Amino acid sequence: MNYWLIKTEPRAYSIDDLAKDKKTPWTGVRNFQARNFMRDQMTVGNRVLFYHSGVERSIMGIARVSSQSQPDPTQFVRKSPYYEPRATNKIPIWYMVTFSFVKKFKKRIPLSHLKIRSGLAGMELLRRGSRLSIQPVSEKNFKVIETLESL
DNA sequence: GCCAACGTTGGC
DNA sequence: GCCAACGTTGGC
Repeated sequence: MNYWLIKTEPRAYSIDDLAKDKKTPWTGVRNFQARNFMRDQMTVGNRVLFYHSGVERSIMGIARVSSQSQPDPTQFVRKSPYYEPRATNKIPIWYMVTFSFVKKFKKRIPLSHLKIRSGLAGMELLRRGSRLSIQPVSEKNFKVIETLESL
C-alpha cells in the first residue's frame, strides 16, 4: 500500500468539488516527477491526502486512487493550456489517474500544525521550497496525520 | 505583492 | 553536457 499527498489550488479544484463529483480525472499535471509517481507507482486503492495550497494551506481530507494511470487526454487538445505538441497517441508524454472522494476532515489540518509535529520531520510537504504537487507520504506519517484530525 | 526555490528550455 | 534565462509554484 502506497500513500500520497496531492496539492491543489482550491479555486481551481477543491475538496468540495471532489465531494460533489465523487471522482475526478487528475489531468493537467505537467511535472515529470509527479507524472512518474502517477504512472509508475500509484495503484487502485492507495490513500491520498488532499491538500489545499494558497490561503488555506491545509490538508482538507482524504481521497483514494480509483483508476490506474492512463494518458492525459488534455495533452492532445490543441486549444487546451495543457496541450503538448510533442505527444502522439503512440507515445504520450503526460499521464493521469482518477481520484475518488473518501472524506473531508471535520477540521482541516493547517500546514502550521504539521510543522510543529516533530513526528512529521522530513515530510516532503514541509521541505523548504517543496513544490512537488504529487508526493509520496510514508505510512507512518499518513497515520500520524489521520490521528491529527481528531485533535 | 514579493520573492525563494525550483523545473524546463534552448543556445552554445 | 553545461548553464543562463525564463516561467511557475506557493509560502509568507
